[in-house]
Amino acid sequence: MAASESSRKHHRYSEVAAVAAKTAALDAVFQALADPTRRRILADLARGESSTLTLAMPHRMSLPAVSKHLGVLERAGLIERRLIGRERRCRLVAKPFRSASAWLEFYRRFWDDQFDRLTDFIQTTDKEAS
Amino acid sequence: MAASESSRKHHRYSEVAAVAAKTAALDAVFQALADPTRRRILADLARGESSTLTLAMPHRMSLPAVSKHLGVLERAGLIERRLIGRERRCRLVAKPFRSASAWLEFYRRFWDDQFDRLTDFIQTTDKEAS
DNA sequence: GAATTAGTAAACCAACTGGTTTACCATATC
DNA sequence: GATATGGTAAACCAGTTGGTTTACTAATTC
Repeated sequence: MAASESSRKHHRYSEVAAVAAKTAALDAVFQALADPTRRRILADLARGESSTLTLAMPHRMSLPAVSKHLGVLERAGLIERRLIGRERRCRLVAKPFRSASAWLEFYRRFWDDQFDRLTDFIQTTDKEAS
Repeated sequence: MAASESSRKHHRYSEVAAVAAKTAALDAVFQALADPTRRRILADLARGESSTLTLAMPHRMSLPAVSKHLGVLERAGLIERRLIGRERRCRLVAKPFRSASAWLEFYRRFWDDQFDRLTDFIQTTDKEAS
């Protein structure tokens, strides 16, 4: 096998691996965002760094439950944590938000312009109603 | 109870209900997006309307499995379906994409400017490395 | 009208999720 | 150094998810 061929193959493999990695990352991010408790935690962290206990306060569930949610957010890369004394301080990490946003952005054309089927429907309905 | 008070109370209740509805809708949308098979289906639908069988072709799984994925997407409001003969034609619906994008948009400030902690970290690391 | 096509429905399964409680470990305070 | 604080770990549980197969229906084609 020629070196160029091998390298091409390797390149292709890397691409597949990279896409797979991105795909898995998106899985984790969207999965993490699909829970209201976790979205609330992120909203609270948007106001500044915070500890497990502080983040747990608004939620009517046990501390271990919130701790697990933080684990999910961390595994999705949406937060970072560091120990400060016996406290575990959390903060937002921007990158996965950016990735998710970029993915959604692709579908923007469906509501930016004439491709928006819902708008078509509403306009039709309005005409019929008036 | 005064009418204004009652109406205010009702208004407050409506707000809570509305937020709850939006929250549940976001749950469903992010949950639906958290699967690579479903994201691929959406990508295919972005190129135009398509039927269950056609959408199933790229996937190495049974037809009922794909049919279920379409059910998830429909329940999340991301697609609409209509019968054409014995075919079930699917198409994208823009609104939920818009909602999800709007939600993520709130976190944009974390990568638009100095709030991006990851950038800070990378810059620090680069300085240390050089 | 018989056979093929385009699906959905239902039953089943293993793995994962989101919660619980109980037990534990560091760190901080008295 | 005993006690209180801020958590995590582990075991457990019910419900959901993502897949399967088998069975069925309705529309189309021969």
